[in-house]
Amino acid sequence: MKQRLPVQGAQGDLLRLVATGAAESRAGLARLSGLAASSVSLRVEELIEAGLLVEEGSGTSRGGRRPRRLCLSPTAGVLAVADLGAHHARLGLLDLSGAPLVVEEVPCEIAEGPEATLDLLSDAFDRLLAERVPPSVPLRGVGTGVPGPVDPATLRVVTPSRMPGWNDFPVADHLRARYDLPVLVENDANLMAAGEARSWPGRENLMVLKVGTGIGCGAIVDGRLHRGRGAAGDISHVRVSSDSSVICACGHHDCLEAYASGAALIAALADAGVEVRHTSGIVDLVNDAVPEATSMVRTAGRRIGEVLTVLVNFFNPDVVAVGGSLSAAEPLITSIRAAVYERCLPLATRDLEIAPARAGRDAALLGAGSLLLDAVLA
Amino acid sequence: MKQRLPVQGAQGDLLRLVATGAAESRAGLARLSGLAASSVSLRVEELIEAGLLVEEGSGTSRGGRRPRRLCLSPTAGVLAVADLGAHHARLGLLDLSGAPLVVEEVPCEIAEGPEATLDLLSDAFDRLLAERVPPSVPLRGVGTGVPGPVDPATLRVVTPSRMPGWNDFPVADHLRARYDLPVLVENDANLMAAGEARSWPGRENLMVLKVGTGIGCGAIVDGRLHRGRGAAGDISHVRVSSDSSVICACGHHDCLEAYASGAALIAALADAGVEVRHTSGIVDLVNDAVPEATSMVRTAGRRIGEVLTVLVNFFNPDVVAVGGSLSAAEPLITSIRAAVYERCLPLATRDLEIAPARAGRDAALLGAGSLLLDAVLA
DNA sequence: TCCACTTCCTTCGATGTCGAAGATAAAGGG
DNA sequence: CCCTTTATCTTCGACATCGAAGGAAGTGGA
Repeated sequence: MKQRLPVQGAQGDLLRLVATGAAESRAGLARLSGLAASSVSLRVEELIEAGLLVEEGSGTSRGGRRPRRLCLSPTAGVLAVADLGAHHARLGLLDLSGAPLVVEEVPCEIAEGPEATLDLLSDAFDRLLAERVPPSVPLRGVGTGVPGPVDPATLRVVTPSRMPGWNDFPVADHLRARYDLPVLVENDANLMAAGEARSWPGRENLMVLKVGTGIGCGAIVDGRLHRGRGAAGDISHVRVSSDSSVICACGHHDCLEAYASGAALIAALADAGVEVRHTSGIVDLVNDAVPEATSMVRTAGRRIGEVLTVLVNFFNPDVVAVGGSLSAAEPLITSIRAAVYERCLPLATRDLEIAPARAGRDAALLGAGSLLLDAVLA
Repeated sequence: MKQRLPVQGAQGDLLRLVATGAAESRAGLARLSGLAASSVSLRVEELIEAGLLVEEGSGTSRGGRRPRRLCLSPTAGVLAVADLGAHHARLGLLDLSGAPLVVEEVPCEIAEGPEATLDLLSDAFDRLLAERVPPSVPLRGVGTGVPGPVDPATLRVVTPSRMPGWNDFPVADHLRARYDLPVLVENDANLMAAGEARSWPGRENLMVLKVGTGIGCGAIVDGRLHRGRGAAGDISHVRVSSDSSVICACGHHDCLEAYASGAALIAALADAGVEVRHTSGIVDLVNDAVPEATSMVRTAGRRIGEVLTVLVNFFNPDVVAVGGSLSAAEPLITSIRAAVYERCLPLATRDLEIAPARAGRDAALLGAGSLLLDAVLA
C-alpha cells in the first residue's frame, strides 16, 4: 500500500513538529508553530480524524492544567530509506518520526549499474514492508543515498567516480516509476550530515566528517543541508603540503584523501610491513597500541585538521562532528582538534565543539528520513 | 523626522518586491509573492493610501492589457548607511529601493573610540538629511559596517584587532538611543558581500573577496548572508605554504594576509627597492608593466587562489566575485582563476564564475541598504 | 473593422487564521 | 477545603487570503 500523505497547509508544519518530537501538546505546537492556539486546535482535530495523530493520555504539568499528549499514530505510515555503498546497501523502514523500525544490510554491487541496483533495493523494500508493516499502514516516501554527487535540481547522479554506469542516470525518476510517492536522492555524506544534525539540537551550523575508506563531508548551514550546485561538501581532494608526492585517483597530486583516508593508511601500513584488510583493522591496531598505526592515524588527523582550519575560519561552524569507521580511533579526533585549535582564529574556535559523531551507524538513514519527511510534508 | 515603517503582514513582502525592482505591477507581485491576485490588489491599495507606493503610468504589454506600473513613492522614506574604515567613513542616504541619493566620504579615526566615531557618524547623517531630504520624508532605518567581527545576536563588536576601544561595545544600542529605528551593524566584508549579491541575480551562492590593504571575504549561502557565530568569512589568516616564514599580526606564521594583501605587497616592493604608498600605487605599477609588481601580484593571486580551492570544493559557489582596490590589477584575478581551475574538482568549477566584483565602490553601502530593508520591512 | 485571445485587475463568496474571552483542569498555598 | 495562579484548550466574531468569475484594456490576425 502506498499513498501520498493527505496533509495541506499548516497541517504539515504541525505534523512535523510532533513527528520530530519538538512538541507534544496543542499548546506546545502553538508556541513553536507561531500559529494561534485556536488554529492549532482546529488543525490537530483534522489530523486526528485523518488518523495521523492520536491523543495519548496526558503529559506532565508545567504548573497548570496538564496537556493532552499528542503523538504520531503508528498507522500514519512509514518511510523506506537506504544508503548505497560500493559493495553493500544499508536499508530500513522508519516511522514518520524518523525512528527506525527495521534496519538491515544487504550485499549489493553498485557497479552492476543503476537498474539492477535500484531494483534490488526496491525488492528489499517490498519484502521488508510485507514482513514488518501491516498492509493498512501506508508507505509515504522513498529515499536513498548514493556514494557520488547528485544534481539537486534533477536528482540525477553526475560524474560519479565510483559508480560506473550511473552517470546522468535519473535515479529519482526510476524510483518514482515504481513508487508514486515523494522520492529523495542524495549524496551519502550529505545524508549523514542531515542525520547527525538531528543529534545536535540548537546547533545551526555543522560540519560532519566521515572518515572511513574515503573522506566525505557534509555541511549544515543555518539548519539546512548545504548542497551548492550539487558538489558541495568535498574536502577529500584538497591539496595538502607534503615532502613526498602522491597521485590521487582524481588525477591530482597530494590530495588529502591520498594521505589521510583509511585506504591510504592501509597502503602505508602495508609499506611498513603491517598487513591490514579493512579500516576497522586500523582501529584495532591503534587500540592495541601498535606504534606505526597510532602515529599514522595521528598524522592523518593532523592533515585533516589542517584542511579544516581553512573551513572553520571561513564557515565558523558550531560543531565539527567526526564520524566514519576510522573515527573510532581515538587519536584521530584528538589530533584533528589539536590542529584546528592551534591554527584557527580564537573567535572561530571560541565556541566550537569538535566531537565524535553522535548519530551512529544509521546516521545516513536517519538523515534520509529527516529530509524525506520535509518532502512528504511539503 | 524619523518613523517606523507602518507595514504589516504581506505588505512588507510586496513593498520589498517593488523596492528591489523584482516586480512593478500587481500581476508581477502576484506571480512573485505567491499571493492571490485579489489579495495583492487589496494590499497594494493600502500601500498606496499609506503613501508608500504610487501608480506611475503603465508598463509595456506582455501580450495583453498593459500593467499599471507601481513604484516606490519618493516620499516613502530614506535609509542612512555608512561603512566605517580605519581612517575614514563612507556614508550616504539611500531611498527605500536601496539606490543611493547621496554618498560622501569623511575623515574619521576609528581609533578614537566608539562614542566619538558614532557621534561623528550621526552628525553627518543629520547634516545630510537636513541638506538633501525634505522634512516630510522620514528616516526609516540606520546601518553601518565596521572593520571587525560583529556578534549577530547582540550586534556588538567582538575582539576587533583594528578597533581599539570598541571591544564589546553595544554599537546598535548606541545608535538606537539616538534613532529609535531599525538598526543594522555588520562586518564590512559581509556588507560588501550583501551588496555584491544584488548584482548577481539568480545566483544563490557567492563568495565575495575584498583584496585591498587587507583581505576580507563574505559568503552568501542560498541567497542569504552567512554569519556563522559572527566570525564567518575569514580567509586572511589561513596558512599558506611557503619557503620563507613570515609572522602575521595575528601571531601565527605564514597567514595569507601576510603574503597576498596590499600591505604585504607594499612591504615586499619596498624590499625590492620600489617605493609605493597605497594599494592603488601597486595597480599603477602593474598598469605601467613594472615587472616586479606584476610578478608579485601574480604570486599573490596564486596564493589566494590556492586557499580558494579548498573553499570552492567545499562550498561549491556559483560565483567568486573579486573586489577591493587591488582587484583592479588585471593579473590578480587571472592568477586566482588559474589556480582555482587547475586544482578544483571539475564538478565544482563546471559552472563557476570567477569575476571582478560588479557593485563598485558603494558595494558595502548597497549591502547595508539591502540588509536594512529586510529589517525595516520585517 | 471585427473578433479571438492574452494579460491585468477587481468583485465576491468560501475558507483559514487570529486574538480575545471564557471554560477546563491542574498546582500550590493558606 | 477553598481560593489564587497557571496552563491548556475551545468558542466566537473579525479579518486576511483564496480561487473563480468577470470586466477592462490591450495585442494580433482575418
